[in-house]
Amino acid sequence: MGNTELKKTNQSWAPVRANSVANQIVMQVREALFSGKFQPGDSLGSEKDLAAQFDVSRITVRDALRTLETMGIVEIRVGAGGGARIAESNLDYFSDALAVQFILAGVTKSEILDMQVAIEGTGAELAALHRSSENLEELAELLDDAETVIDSPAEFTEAGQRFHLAVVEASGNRALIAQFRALRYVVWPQNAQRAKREIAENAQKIHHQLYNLIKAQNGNAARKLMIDHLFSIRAVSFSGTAEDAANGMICC
Amino acid sequence: MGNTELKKTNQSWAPVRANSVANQIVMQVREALFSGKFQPGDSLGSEKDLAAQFDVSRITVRDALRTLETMGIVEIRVGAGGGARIAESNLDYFSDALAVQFILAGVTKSEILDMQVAIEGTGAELAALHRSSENLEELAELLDDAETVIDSPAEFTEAGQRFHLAVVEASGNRALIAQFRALRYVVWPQNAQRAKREIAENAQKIHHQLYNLIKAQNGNAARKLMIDHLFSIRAVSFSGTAEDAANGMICC
DNA sequence: TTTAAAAAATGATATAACAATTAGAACACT
DNA sequence: AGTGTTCTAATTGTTATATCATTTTTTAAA
Repeated sequence: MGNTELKKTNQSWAPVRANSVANQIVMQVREALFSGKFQPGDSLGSEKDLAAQFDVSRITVRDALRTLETMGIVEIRVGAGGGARIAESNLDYFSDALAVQFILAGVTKSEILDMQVAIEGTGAELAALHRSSENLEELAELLDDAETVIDSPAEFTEAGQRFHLAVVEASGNRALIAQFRALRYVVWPQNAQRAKREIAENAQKIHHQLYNLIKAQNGNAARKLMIDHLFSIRAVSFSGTAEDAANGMICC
Repeated sequence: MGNTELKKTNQSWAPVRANSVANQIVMQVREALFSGKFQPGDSLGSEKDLAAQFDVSRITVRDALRTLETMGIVEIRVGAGGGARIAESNLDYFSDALAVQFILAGVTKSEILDMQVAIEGTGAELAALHRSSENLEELAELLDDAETVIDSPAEFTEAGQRFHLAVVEASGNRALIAQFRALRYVVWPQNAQRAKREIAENAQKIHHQLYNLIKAQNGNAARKLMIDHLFSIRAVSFSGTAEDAANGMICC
C-alpha cells in the first residue's frame, strides 16, 4: 500500500501502533472522506475486495473496517451485495463518544449543566430567528401533549424534554442539535422523573412563554428565558433539601 | 403521554449485527464502565486472556478490542505486561468523532460558527467567573507572545487561537473545553492564515479587552465582547469581497 | 551502576475453513 | 402476469493454527 503518510494534524493519535497496516487503511479512507472523495452511500467493496486492493489479509481489512465502523465512517452489511459503504451521518455515534469521554474524564453535573446553558440558550435564540411555521406547529403540539399529562410526573418530564429538543431543532443548526442530543444522552439518565404538580405547572408556563417568544422572533428574550429556566432547574437539582430532593427535577 | 410513535429519527443502532459475539463483548465492557465497575487504568488482560475468559477466538476478541479502542474506552499496549486496559480520557477521540459526523451530515460553516458563539461566549463568561490567578498569568503571557509575532500573519493567527483556547480553559469546564477543541479541529483547517497588520492589531486590542474583563470578573461583558468578536470574524469570513478574501480570517 | 544482549510476552498478519445471513435468480404454481 | 418458494452465490461472522514483528522484562557483562 502506497500513500501511507498521514497529514499534518493529529499528532495526538496514539504514537504507538499508529503505523500498523490496518491503521494505514483507516487513515486512507478517513483522508479520502475529509477531502470530499467519498459521499455517504459510496461502496468500498467487500472484505475480500479490499484485501486484494490493499494486498493484505482479510483479517487486516477486518481490523480496519471495525475501526472505521466504530468511527461511524462506514456501515457494513452481511450477505450478497453487502460489504462496506460510507455511512450516513448518525449522531448516536458521536453522542456515545461524548458520553464515554465525559465518564472517563469524570466531568461533573455542574459542568454539564453549564454546557446545557450554552447550547440551549443559543438554541432558543436561533430558534426564534430561524423557526419555520412547521417548527411552531410542532412546538404547539408538544405543549398540548404535555398539558394532557401534567399530572403524570414521568410522562410530563418526557414531554418537556421533547419540547426542549424541538426548540433546539427549530434553530435549524445541526451542530447544535448534535450537541444537544449528546448532552441529553449524558444528562437524562440522571434526571429524577418525579415532581409536584405545582412545579410541572410552572415549567409548562415557562414553556408557553418560550413558545411565544420564539413565535415573536424575539431571540434575545428567548435566550434569556431559556437560561433562567435552566438555572432554576439547576437550583432545584443542586439544593440538597429533603423537599427539593423529593420534588426532583422537572422537565429539564 | 399517548404519543408513543417515535419521530422519524432513531431506528439507530443497527438491528443487524448487533448481537455478534464481538459486539456482546463490547457491550459488556461498556456497561461495566458506565456502571462504574471500571476505572481508567484497570487492566482487562491480553487478547489471549480475554479469549479464554469469554471462550471465543482471539480474532473475535480483536474485533471487540478494536471497537473499544476506537471508542476510546480501552488502550492497548504490546509487549510483556501489555494488553488492554481502560483508557484515560482522550478528547481527541471525541473531537474526531464530531468532525466525522459534521462532514457526513454536511454541516455548514455558518452552523459551526453559531456553535462557536455558543461555546466561546459561555466560555468567556465562565472564565470571568472562575478564572484562577494561573489562568490570568497564562492569558497575559499569550497576549505578549501574540504581540511579538503581530507582523507574521500565520504565527499571529496561531497565537490568537491559543488565546481563545486559554480563555475557554479558564472556565474550568471540561465539557466546554472538549467541545471547543472539537470545534477547533473542524474549523481551524478552514481558517485563512493571512491578515493585514491592521486587522491583527484590532484582534489584539480586543483580546486585551477580553483579558481585562476576565480579570475584573465581569462575566456578562466578557461574553458579549467575545460574541461580538466572533461575529466580526464571521463577517470577514462570509463577505465575499476580493479584499476581505485576501485579508482572510484572523485569529478566530 | 550502566549497558547490552537474550528471552518472553504480546500484538500484527496470513491462510484456511466453516457457519450464518442476505440478495437475487430461477422456478413452480396459481 | 403475478406471486410465492427454493436454490444459489456472495459476504460477513467466527474459529483454528501458524509465523512474524515489536515491545518489555530479565539476565549477564562491563
